[in-house]
Amino acid sequence: MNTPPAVPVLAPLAPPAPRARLSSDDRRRQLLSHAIALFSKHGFSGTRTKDIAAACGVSEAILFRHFATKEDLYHAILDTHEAAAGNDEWLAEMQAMAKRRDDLGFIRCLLAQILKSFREDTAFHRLMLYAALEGHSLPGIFHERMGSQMLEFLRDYVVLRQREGAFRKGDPDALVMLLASPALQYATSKHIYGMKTISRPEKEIAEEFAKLLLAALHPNKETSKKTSKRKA
Amino acid sequence: MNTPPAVPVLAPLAPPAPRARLSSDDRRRQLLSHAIALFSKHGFSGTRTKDIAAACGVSEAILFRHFATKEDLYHAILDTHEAAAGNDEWLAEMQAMAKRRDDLGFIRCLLAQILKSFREDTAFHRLMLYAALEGHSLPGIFHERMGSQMLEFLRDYVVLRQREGAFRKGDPDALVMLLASPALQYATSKHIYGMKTISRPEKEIAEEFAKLLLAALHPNKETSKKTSKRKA
DNA sequence: ATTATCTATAGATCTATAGATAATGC
DNA sequence: ATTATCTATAGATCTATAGATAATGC
Repeated sequence: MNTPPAVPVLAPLAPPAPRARLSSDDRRRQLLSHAIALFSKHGFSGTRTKDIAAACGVSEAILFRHFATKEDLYHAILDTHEAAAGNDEWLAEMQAMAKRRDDLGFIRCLLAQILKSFREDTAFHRLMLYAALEGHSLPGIFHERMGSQMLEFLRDYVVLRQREGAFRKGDPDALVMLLASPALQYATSKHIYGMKTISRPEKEIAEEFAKLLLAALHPNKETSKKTSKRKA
Repeated sequence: MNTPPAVPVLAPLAPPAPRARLSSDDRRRQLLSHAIALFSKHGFSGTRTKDIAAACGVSEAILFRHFATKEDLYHAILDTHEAAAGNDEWLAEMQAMAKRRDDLGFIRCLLAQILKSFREDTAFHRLMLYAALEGHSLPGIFHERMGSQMLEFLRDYVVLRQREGAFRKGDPDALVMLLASPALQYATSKHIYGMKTISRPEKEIAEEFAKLLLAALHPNKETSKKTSKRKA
């Protein structure tokens, strides 16, 4: 039996990565990144600053050097996080579908984007849900920033297609919610709550939803006998 | 401007009430009741045992006399809380609709129940969402207890109506999710996240959804020209 | 006599800061 | 020289308990 040095003076073998001095910006980014991961898992009050620092391999003092308070860190996440990853691309695709009046393609594209977003950016959506429940302002701003843009776009298309007689009459906001809700519900159950939902692959589910939604929106010949008393 | 007592408290909610020695059972009930309110507002880790005790006007020691740990209190909420308020009544109504093959009535009844549940038992649903996010077992058990019963019932009706040719073919689980999701999404946005959603009254929204969903489910004459290759 | 309740406090944990230290850039 | 980092710790807060006190039931 030998005696291993309890305190290595200059450890040639560094098991717990001894030094990794990052630039201020890089460290800040790293802190934000791990903070997002932890806040999304445990919520604001369920996350300890100690754990965030530990995830980055630094002391808490470092964290508080970059963010004066835990709240500041939380708000910084909002300002930083761009959930709009590949959003422009998607919006362009949607606009192309709209221009061709390809309703099925339009719906498919919408559903695919929702599912993709929850699948690939689960942490972000968990963060939003926590923030909404905890009453923080993130989801409000999120919806103003990128959500309302998308909602407005959807609404405009629905109104357009209603005017053209291709979509059933009714509150456009209700139609928009109908379009988005099955995918949102499915994605939330599966990716956020980790429920064992429908076992079939996402693509098939989306396709089912798309066909059903199209049927819901297309004016049915028989049920349109009574012109509703809606005001112009 | 808060205090929505989802479960009626026995004590007349008197903050500066000097003495109010309750029986063990009554105090326990009161603690559970206020705990539900607070956990539903702030989540498990966002709620302090001190605040629960204070809401009941007693010291923390009393709380820990009734529940050994904070976790125990949280689990006790699960065992206690019956979200099935007026659930049997509703199920009976649904079965009556089913017997008459009143699809529109069936859907209306479903949507009304979902909206009512979120409107009247907001705290419970917030609790479920928090628990799901925080990874506690409550929502799992909840779904096993009353959720799956309802889901099974819905699924059975969908399958039945598909066999009768009244509902479009396709994955029954997808149809069930389609039926429930707009109301769930709407109710969650409005009652849980407090968003300013569609401004019109709930009843009108529900009616819009019902009509649209019925259209989605009824097999369309024109689009059913190609018999799908689904196995029997 | 029983028991619901309180006061007081232990022990752990959590956010945040002060002051020292060591790696980097010039 | 600058600054990213650490150690150590203050001060607050939070869960939980011990022991004393007072209201109730018999």
